[in-house]
Amino acid sequence: MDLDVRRLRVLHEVALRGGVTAAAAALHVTPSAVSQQLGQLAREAGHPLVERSGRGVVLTTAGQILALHAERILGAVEQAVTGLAVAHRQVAGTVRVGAFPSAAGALVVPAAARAMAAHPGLDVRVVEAEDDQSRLDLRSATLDIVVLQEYDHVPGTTTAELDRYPIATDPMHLITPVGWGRDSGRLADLADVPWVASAAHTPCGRSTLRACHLAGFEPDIRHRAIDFALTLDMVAAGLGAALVPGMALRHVPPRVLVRPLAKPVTGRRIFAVTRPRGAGPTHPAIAAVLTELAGPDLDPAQTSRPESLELLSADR
Amino acid sequence: MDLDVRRLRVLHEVALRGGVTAAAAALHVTPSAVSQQLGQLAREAGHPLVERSGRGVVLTTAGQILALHAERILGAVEQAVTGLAVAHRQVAGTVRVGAFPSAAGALVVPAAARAMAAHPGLDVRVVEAEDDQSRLDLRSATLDIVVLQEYDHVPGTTTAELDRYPIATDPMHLITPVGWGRDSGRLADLADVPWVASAAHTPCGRSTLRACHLAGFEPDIRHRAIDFALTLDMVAAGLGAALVPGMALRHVPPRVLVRPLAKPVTGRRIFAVTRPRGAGPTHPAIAAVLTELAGPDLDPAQTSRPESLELLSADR
DNA sequence: GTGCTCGTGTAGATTCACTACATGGATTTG
DNA sequence: CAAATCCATGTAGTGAATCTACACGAGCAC
Repeated sequence: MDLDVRRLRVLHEVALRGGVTAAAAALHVTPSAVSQQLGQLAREAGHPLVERSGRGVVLTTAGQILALHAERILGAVEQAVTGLAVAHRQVAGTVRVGAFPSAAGALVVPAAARAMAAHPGLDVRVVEAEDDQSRLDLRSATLDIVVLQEYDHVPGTTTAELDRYPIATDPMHLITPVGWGRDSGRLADLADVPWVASAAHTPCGRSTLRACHLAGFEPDIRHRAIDFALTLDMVAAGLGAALVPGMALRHVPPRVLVRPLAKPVTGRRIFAVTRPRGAGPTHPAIAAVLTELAGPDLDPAQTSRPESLELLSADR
Repeated sequence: MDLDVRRLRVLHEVALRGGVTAAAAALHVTPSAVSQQLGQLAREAGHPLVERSGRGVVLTTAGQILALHAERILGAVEQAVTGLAVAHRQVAGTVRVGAFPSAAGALVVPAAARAMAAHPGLDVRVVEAEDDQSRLDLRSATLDIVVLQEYDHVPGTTTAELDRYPIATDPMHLITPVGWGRDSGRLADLADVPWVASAAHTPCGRSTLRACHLAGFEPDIRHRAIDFALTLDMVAAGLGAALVPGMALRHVPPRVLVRPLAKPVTGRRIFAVTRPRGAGPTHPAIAAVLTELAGPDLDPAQTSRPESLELLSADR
C-alpha cells in the first residue's frame, strides 16, 4: 500500500479547487483521469474519499484526512528536491511568481529580470493573478512565490499560516484632475467632489471608503474601476478624485495631479509568501528571487517609478 | 518532477542494504529493476545517486541526501495511512513483528495469539531474526514492531533514535548439571568448573564473561552454543555450567539444575521498538500488539513459563 | 422541458515497469 | 595466472497502468 504521490496530488487538487473538473484543469488532464485516480486512491485507502453533492463532489472525512496528509507528503517531496539543490548550490530551475496586477509590473518584473541576469540557469516566470487565485496556486505548487497585499484598516484575508517576507509599504496617494480646489494636503477638502474608486468588494475600494470616513465624510463615489490605469484615465477626464496606491503611479497621464497629503492617510503592505510546508526560502533559486524582490525594492517609490513622482516627496 | 514514492523506496533500500542486489531481494524484484529505477531517479534528481565501488555501489552525496529525505517521505506516507486507520478506529490489517529467537517463542507468539483473538481483523505475523537483521527490516518497513534485547554490562548496539517500549527484564540464571558443588548462591563457587557460553561475539556470550569477571574469576569456557536449547543440552550432558536468561528456561531438560543466585548478577532488558518516523504506536493495530506485548507479560517469569521455575523464586 | 455543467463509466492507445538474458568489471580460488 | 564467482548494468519483450476520447446520467437554471 504505497499511496503514489501522483494520486495524492490529484486528491490535493480536488480538495483545493473544490471539484474534479477544476482539479483536472489545474493538472492539465481530463476530468475522467482525475475521477479514475480518485477511485483508485479510494480503493487503496479502503474508504471512499469523495461523495457526490449536487452536481459536484465533497470530500468525505477520510478524504479530508488524506488530503491533509497529502499536503504534508507533497511538502516533504518538495523539500527533498530542495535538499539536492541546496547541496549543489545551484541557483537554477524555474521559479514561478504570482502577483497582483500593479505589483507584477512595478516590482516582480524588474526583480525577475535582475534575478535571471544574476543567475544564468534561473528561469523566473511571472503570473499576474488576483490574490485569492495566487494563494490557491501557491498551495497547489503551480506557483512558488506569491506577492500579496494587505490594506491598512481593512480586515482582509489573513495569511497567518504562511511565511511572510515583507517587500514594501505602499501609501495611498490622492489624485485629482488638474485645477481642482485648493492644495491644503487635507483629504476633507474633497468631501464634496465626485469620487472614483475600485469596486466595493475589493480591498482597495474598501480602503478608499475607510479613509474618507476617517477624514469625516462620506465620499460620493460615481465610478468604479478595477484597473488603476482606468482610474487614472477617469481622473484625467475630470470624472472625480481618487485614492490610489503609489505603485499605480508609474505612468501618470496628463491632466492628473498627484496631490501631497499632509500625512499618509492609509496604505498597503506588500509582501511575498512561499509554500508553508514546502521548500520556501531554503531553495537557492527561490531565495535568489526573494532577495531580489525584497532587497533593492524596499522603497518602491525610489526605484520602480522613474519620474513624475517628485510631488510625492512631501508625503514621506 | 514528482519523485515517485516507489522509486524513493528503491533508493532507501539500496542505502539500507548497501547494494543493488540486496535491495532487490528485499523488494522482491530483480537487480535489473532496481538498477533501472535508480537510473530513472537519478535522471529526475539531476545528479547520479550511486557510483560503482569495487563490485558494489556506494551512494554519492546526492544519493545520501535523497535517501535521507526518502525516509522522511516514506514515513509521511505511512502516517497518512495511519491517520485513516485512526479515524476509523479499525484495529485491523497486518502487523509484522520481528524478535530474537528466545523472545519470539516466549513473548511474541502468545502476545500475537492474544491480539488476534481480541481483534478479528488483525493479522499478526512473527518473524524470528537476529537483532541487526530486525533493525534493518524495521527501517525498511518489512517489519512494524521489533523486539530487541540489551544486556547489562555490555555496551551493545544503541537504539537511541527509536521509540522504546519496555516489555520485560530478564535476569540471567545459573544452571549446572545436577549434583555439582554446593549451593551457596554465589557465582564465585563455580570458578574452577568448565563453562558453556554463547558465541563470543554475541551479547549473551559477552554478558557471561562480564558476570564471571565481576565475580572475580576467568571462566574456563569449553563449549560455545548459540541456541539456548543446545546450551541446556550441553549442561544436561555435564559439559559445564552456564548463565542463561530466564526466558530460555521454559523447558528445562532433566539433569539440569537451576540454581538460585543470592542476588541477580546480570540480566537483559527486553523492549519493543517501532519505526521512528513511521506510524509507531499511533496505528491502532500496532498499538494493540504493543499493548499485548507489554501489558500481561510484564513479568515473563510468572506468565510465560508455566512450570519448572519454582527454583527461581529466590532470585527476585 | 431544454440547455448546461459536472462527474463517472468504457474502449483503445500510449507509456511505464518488470523479467529474462547477456555483458563487463572486480574479487576470490585453484 | 587463469578460472570461477559475484555484482551491477544494459537490451528486448511482455504485461500492467494511465491517459484521452466519447458516451451517459444526474442536478440546476431558464
